[in-house]
Amino acid sequence: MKSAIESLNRKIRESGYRMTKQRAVVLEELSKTNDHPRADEIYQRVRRRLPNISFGTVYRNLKTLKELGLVRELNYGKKFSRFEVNIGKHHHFICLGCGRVYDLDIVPSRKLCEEAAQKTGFEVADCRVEFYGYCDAKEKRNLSDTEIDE
Amino acid sequence: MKSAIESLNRKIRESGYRMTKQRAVVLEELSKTNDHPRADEIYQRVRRRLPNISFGTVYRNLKTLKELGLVRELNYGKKFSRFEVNIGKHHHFICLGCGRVYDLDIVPSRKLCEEAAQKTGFEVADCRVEFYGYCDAKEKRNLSDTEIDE
DNA sequence: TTGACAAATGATAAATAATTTCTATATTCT
DNA sequence: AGAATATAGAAATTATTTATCATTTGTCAA
Repeated sequence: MKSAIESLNRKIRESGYRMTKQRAVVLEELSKTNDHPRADEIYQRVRRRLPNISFGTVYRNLKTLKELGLVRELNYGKKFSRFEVNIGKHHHFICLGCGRVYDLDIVPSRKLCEEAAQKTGFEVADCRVEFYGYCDAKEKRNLSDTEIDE
Repeated sequence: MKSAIESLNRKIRESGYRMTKQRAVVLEELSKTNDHPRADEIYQRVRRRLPNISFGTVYRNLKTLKELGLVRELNYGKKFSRFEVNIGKHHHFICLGCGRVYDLDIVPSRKLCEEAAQKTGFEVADCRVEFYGYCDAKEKRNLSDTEIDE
């Protein structure tokens, strides 16, 4: 696992960036969860370890990590973004009740993309499948989480 | 076609709303296109027929029509909403180059939803499939259209 | 048709709130 | 150590969306 961090460090440095405590912790916190936190949730978590980190730093690092392809930004509704470490193609289940986002390792059929390409005549680069429903989590997240459009 | 408008009128009145020129034109403009305009685009189009209509009225009516289930609001990215008349289940192709949204009459396999329900153990109410790629439209829409996240 | 009341409009101002920017100071890496 | 990059803290931004309110319009009953 050490080599993973090493190669990560190398990648960051090669891009002209530096590996700071703040950047590392943002990435670590995002790596150890699969609950697709918002920027403010990431800020709260990182703050437990780096009490003086500022919101701007979290945003800046999320942006940087996104540029490096290490982090993905997800938008469900237009109020805020959610973030996840980039772990390749997968899809999501979004709870209409509490706003939680879950990973699914379902692989969408190639057929579907081909069908879309045929029908449109356009080049289809990507296909996202999102399932909506209600999860069984007991505690609701805070209100702003529930503001899923439609 | 007259009966369709009649039944629409009835539906609106039964809900305690009134059918105004402004409301009718907003719905008409949205009905005669399938290009998923933003609120400001709808405003521009409606203004060609009702030069004195205000932005607030367009927003108010989009909201009302959404409540009545006649209009759907779509969010790709968090900057603005797009609107379409509610014509039942269908999916979308989103151009990563110009931001245009196209309708697709592809029906996602029931299997996929069942698979998602099985994997999550949750009730899956809806499934949205979005295809991303590049369309062949010559003229680009204005810049704000291109701000598709990711 | 008319009148009355509630709902909708126009014009403008205000809110919303996530994200970005600013700047002096601190940290990283060679 | 030195140059470049990053940070903290706070303020600014951005543009969509909502609220306000006096005036107008739609609906319905008489």
